[in-house]
Amino acid sequence: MNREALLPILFHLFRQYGYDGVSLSKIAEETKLGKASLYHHFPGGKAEMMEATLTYSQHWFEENVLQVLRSEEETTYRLRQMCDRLNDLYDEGNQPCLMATLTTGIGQGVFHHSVKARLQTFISVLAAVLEEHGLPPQIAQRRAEEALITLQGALILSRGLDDSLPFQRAIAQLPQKLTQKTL
Amino acid sequence: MNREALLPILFHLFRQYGYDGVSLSKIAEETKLGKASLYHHFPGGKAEMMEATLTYSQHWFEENVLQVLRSEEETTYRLRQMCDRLNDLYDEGNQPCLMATLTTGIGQGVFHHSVKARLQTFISVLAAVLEEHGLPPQIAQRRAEEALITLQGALILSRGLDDSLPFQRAIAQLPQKLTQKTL
DNA sequence: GTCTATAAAAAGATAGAC
DNA sequence: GTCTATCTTTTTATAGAC
Repeated sequence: MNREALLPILFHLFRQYGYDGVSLSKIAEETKLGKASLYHHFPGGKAEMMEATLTYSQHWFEENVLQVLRSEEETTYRLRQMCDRLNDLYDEGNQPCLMATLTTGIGQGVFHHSVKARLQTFISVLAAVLEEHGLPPQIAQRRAEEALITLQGALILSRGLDDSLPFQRAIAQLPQKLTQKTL
Repeated sequence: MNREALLPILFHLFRQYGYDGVSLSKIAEETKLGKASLYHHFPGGKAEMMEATLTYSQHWFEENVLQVLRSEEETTYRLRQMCDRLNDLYDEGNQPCLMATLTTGIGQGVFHHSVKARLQTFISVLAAVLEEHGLPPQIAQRRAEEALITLQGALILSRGLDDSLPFQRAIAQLPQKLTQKTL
């Protein structure tokens, strides 16, 4: 077992239960490792596990969502691709967003900077695509923000209602909502 | 000091840090009571404190948000009133939603039923107002869901970006978005 | 109703053998 | 690289005095 193989498990636990909701015992149980083994891979303990998980999640996001948005394809195609990747990331609305999870709890203060940077990057890259599509810069920025609001809100609602349909509807409508001419 | 006076403090702590993120030491510190005193008011410990907080929050929501939605005023007036109350509840986007906080962490399983019921009630009461306003039942239901998505998402984004403007924009647009004729 | 003191359990972390 | 065992700290919870 190596650090790389642990990250998907940590990612799953942290986004599901939050930083405070995950104990080392739970991680040990889930990874089938002893606590001491976990400290071998992450000498900094839980905080380092969370840091590593953030980096892991960021890489995935960069290489999947942001990369397609920055590609040379048609703008509408890129937006649909983005939605497909987000649909994977959130398992069709059945898995929460790590960024949203980290806006609450103790980790809030510690990891806030990473969360803020990630959100800002996403908005700005998405807005660039919308500009390229022909929207005025200010509108593009607002639309990008509204897209994040819709994604995050739909995830919360789907989770709260224990029903993935709200998220599925939201993401299905997203490409059209982003590019429509009327406000 | 009595139970009633403790509830606003508990409410503040729980929605800010989540169930797992709040320790009895923190509560003791914030309320300026000893731990033993807390157990005098809440023999069931932290779980009972959370239960009481949920009830407290529910009462506030019933007597403020739901009551104006069920009033005899004009539909558009009721919707604007709702937004005013929600603006108070979330302190213009500076305070998170307890329901959203409870969709994560350990308390997730325990308090999920309350959260689900609250969301469903809100959607259904709001949809009734939109029907009364003249929207077809199915559209009204979807619009109500979209309103919750927008509210929750805007709160997450405002918190993540550490900027209350996204929430303020979202809630300002909400009455119009809910009642507009075009999809 | 609040306190001090204390107990019991869990979480976080480390030492050292294999 | 993983384990058992142990330790420290924190958290939850209770007993009993005032």
